Amino acid sequence: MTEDEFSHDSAHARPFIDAVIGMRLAIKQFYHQRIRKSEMSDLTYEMFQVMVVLWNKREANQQDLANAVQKNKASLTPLIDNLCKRDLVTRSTDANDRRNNVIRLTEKGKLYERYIHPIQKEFYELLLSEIDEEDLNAVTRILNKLVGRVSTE
Amino acid sequence: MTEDEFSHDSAHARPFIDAVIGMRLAIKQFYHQRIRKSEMSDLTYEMFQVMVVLWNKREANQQDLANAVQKNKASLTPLIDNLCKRDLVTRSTDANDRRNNVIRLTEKGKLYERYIHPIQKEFYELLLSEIDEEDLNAVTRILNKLVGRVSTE
DNA sequence: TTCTAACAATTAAACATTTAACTATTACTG
DNA sequence: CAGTAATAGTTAAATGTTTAATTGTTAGAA
Repeated sequence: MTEDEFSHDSAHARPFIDAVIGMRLAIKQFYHQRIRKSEMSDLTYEMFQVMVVLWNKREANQQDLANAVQKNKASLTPLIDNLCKRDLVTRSTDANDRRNNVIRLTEKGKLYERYIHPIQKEFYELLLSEIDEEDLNAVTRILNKLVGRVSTE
Repeated sequence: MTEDEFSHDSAHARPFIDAVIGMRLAIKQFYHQRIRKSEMSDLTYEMFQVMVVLWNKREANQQDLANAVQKNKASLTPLIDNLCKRDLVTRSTDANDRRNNVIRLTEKGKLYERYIHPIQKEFYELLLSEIDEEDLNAVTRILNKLVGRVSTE
């Protein structure tokens, strides 16, 4: 194997990596644009991710939130600061375990939930306008499989 | 359709989105860990991405670099600042068009290229240890297809 | 019971990202 | 040629991310 072949071979993951990075960016930009044009326009995409978890679970500690949105605990502190500042959530110390904060939706935060469905529906239909559901599920499965493999290294 | 069914339906993209986010995070963490343990340990993953483009193209203007790594022009300014600070690249005004800067590798920057191949090779082999090459290429194609569709909206 | 280990959240420092506005430069139009 | 439009890069302000260290709290072991 010559040096050209070696370097060519080792770059075979590049198209895949670029595709993943591109997909994530496209998702973020899609949602960001829709959020900005909705009644939730004071939310960033990152805050929105946290809110989605809370709309589903109603309340959670910060560690669980961090896990759910796949972010670092330390990143959650300013994110939740900003959500509190916008009166969308409250943060209180968990009486049963004072290492934990409980994050809950405010009434304002609960109202925002109604704006999420049309955006999610639009996104999902956009995906299905391009590929069929079987392929979408297959890609999801394969990605999760790869995550599992890469994460253990 | 009841409200439960409506909200359930509109969240069908969620597993896919989570998988994409997880995959990107896994890629970043994989490379970051390997870079930190290599001779390139003064590089962040983001700087590494820029360097990869330069190792391939030898020199580029900032706009092309930004496009290649799928980042915002404004993000490139501090990134390249930091690469210059580490004496890995130089930045000079393009004599043919003074709106452009030309970014070039230094000798030190060129030396770093030798450390990239083992990492890329390891990552690629990791992927192929979990799925076959056909599936990897199929996922790549589908993601790029979806990016194209989502980006035009 | 005491001590150690583990855990949640925060902090500091460095790095990164986005938007909008700006400046200097170049291209294009009339 | 003059004026307008477009472009590359920078800046400011706000937001976000990571690592390591820290503090306070709880769990577990002896």
